[in-house]
Amino acid sequence: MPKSTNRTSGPNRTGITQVAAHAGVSPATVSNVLNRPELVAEATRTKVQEAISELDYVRNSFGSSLRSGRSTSVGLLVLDVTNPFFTEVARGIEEEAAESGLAVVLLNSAESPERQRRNLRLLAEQRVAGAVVMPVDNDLSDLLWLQRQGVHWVALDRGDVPEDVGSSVSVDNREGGLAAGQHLLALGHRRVTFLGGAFAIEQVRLRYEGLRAAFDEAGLDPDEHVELVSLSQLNAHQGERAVDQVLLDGAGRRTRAVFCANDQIALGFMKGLGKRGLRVPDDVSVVGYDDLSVADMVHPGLTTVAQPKYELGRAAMQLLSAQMDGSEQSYERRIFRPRLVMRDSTCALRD
Amino acid sequence: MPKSTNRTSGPNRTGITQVAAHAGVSPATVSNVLNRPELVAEATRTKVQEAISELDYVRNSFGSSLRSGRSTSVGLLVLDVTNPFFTEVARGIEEEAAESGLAVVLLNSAESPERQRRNLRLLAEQRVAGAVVMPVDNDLSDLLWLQRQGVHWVALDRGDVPEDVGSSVSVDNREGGLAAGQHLLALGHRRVTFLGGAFAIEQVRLRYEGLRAAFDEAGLDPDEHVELVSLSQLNAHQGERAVDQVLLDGAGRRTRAVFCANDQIALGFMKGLGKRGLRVPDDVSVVGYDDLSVADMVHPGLTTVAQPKYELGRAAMQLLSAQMDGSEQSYERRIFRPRLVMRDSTCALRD
DNA sequence: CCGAAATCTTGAAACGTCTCAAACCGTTAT
DNA sequence: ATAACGGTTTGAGACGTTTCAAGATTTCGG
Repeated sequence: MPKSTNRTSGPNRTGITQVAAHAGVSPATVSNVLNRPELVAEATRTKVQEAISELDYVRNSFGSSLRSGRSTSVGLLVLDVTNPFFTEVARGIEEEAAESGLAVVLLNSAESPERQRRNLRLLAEQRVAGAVVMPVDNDLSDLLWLQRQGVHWVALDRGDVPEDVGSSVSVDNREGGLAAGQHLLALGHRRVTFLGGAFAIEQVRLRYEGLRAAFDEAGLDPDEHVELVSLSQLNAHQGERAVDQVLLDGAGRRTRAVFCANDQIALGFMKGLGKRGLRVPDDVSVVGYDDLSVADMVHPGLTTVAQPKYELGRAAMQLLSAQMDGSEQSYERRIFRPRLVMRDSTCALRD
Repeated sequence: MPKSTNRTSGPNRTGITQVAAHAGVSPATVSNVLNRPELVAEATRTKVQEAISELDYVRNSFGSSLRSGRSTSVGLLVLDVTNPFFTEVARGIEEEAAESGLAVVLLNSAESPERQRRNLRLLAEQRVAGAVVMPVDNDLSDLLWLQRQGVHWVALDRGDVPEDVGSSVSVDNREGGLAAGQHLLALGHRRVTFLGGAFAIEQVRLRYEGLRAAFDEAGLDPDEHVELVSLSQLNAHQGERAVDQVLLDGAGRRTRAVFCANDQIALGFMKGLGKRGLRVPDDVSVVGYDDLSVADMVHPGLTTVAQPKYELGRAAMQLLSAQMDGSEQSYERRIFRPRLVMRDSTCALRD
């Protein structure tokens, strides 16, 4: 026995028809007032609008979308809702979407290909107008399927989507690594350890390559001056655990500069150093990656490579909108430049 | 001239009807296979299922929801997509929703009542089955409007929703403050500063009250032993700026213990101490609130009051489901208990 | 004051699915 | 042989909106 407040199930919930009756016009006119008010005479328009607010009418998007074929929501498929990097991106997307009156359907693939697949299917069922997705891997077949279903998409944080297949928005990870390397070189460091070599992740590999490139450009052989320490997972805990392994390089020399694959590792590493009584940056310089908001909350402030996260989200949504509006498909690959943010976790090498 | 890949606009996109034709049955049967397979004879069922996969059919949720009156998505209205507290909650909600095959529509009210209002309206238009909302203020009228529109909701992080009006899920902030206070008292501290008195925010006021209650219970007059420092905003920057103001209490004595309204303030405060060469916990003990993941990444590890964020999200979604399924409206108020996590930012008072 | 043009309104047909009562069919009980 | 029955299938509306051709009304030049 449903309570009377639940109007969903009521037999004649107020719809366009009720409004029309109340205003003494036809349903078509009400629809026009809602969608193309300029077609309706001033007098009728206000009459209808009054009826709308009197009856507290709310458009039913199901009927609307079904008939018009236009959806009013877009999907956002992230790898990990919890990751601060993504949330900042999400803010950009949400904001841009809100401006177009679009609702964002949030789905989490939790790094799992099956979940990604299931979620993309859900988006297809929901007939979203488009989707911003951070793919779990290089396999684009699911995305192509989505495309065949008539759903536009933009890949986020993956620079390797062929430009004739789809749009993508990303940040140049190699350049980020380069910037970090150059910074440390400028401070006089000649040996740097890269902490976080999980090269299954494209982004991380590129950061490492950028670091090496910096040494190359400076006329120093990377194989000799860049040490690599691998981590099973890219989190703070692993970063902390690695301290002893990192502190002496292959030749038994004391490590004075570390470039971490992300900020979380860097924080963990700094914590480990702190526990051992070592000081940052005096004993060891540390550079992170991402510029999470906490990078600026800790002491010492973490020098790190910032990604324009918010902009990334906005851009993705803009590309998506363009694709949704335009009758002509035109894909675009937008690559942002990272930016080194200097704080207090790095200093000139002196002994 | 739309490209042929866009099947949305095609005149006869594959629907239930095409599948039916292909399988040599009626549309009604296909619908049954999809929704009540047990009604359909084995042979027919497989025949239909083959047709479905051959044609790569995907259900159109607009048609489905329009006819059945059932929606397959729920709304999630947060105060700030960026806040790590909310993202953890979001994960709980997303996960619970995914298990029921529901999609989560994410909206951000960015602490603005107007945006909350606009977003609730959007949810009503989308005819979501229900919504989890973190209200921006005490004004429930928008939520009541939503209810009248037939959308169920659960309030999150607000314990003050009357139980005959709607369900709510929250954490007992007073108890959290109490726990923090008891912890500091047990360590021998007799004077504590509460940093972050923005009492417009209910949650913060309760934490402060809890702290005072701890002193009261210990037979110490709160007015005399608890100092209050107000902040214009509850972020790290304000926390750092407040250091000098906090360091000496009203009577010119050195402050030895600080309880911060949230972890971000605590981190900023610790940073400020670090810059002045003061050590945590030796010079000042610091307690935070929230147990953000970074609390365990910094050095020293931050002692803080943890909220069961993930559980909070799950519980909210469960209550919502119950409300959506049950024909009988029954509201519930679920209050979780916070938990003090002891790390290394607090220690016994010694001089 | 006429007719045509411009402006406004509307009837009726979709959109894709679900639902329900009715139809169908092969069995079994009478 | 007939009736009744359980198990399957289906025809024919809805659901609430948009759309578009066509109808109704007003405006305006001549």
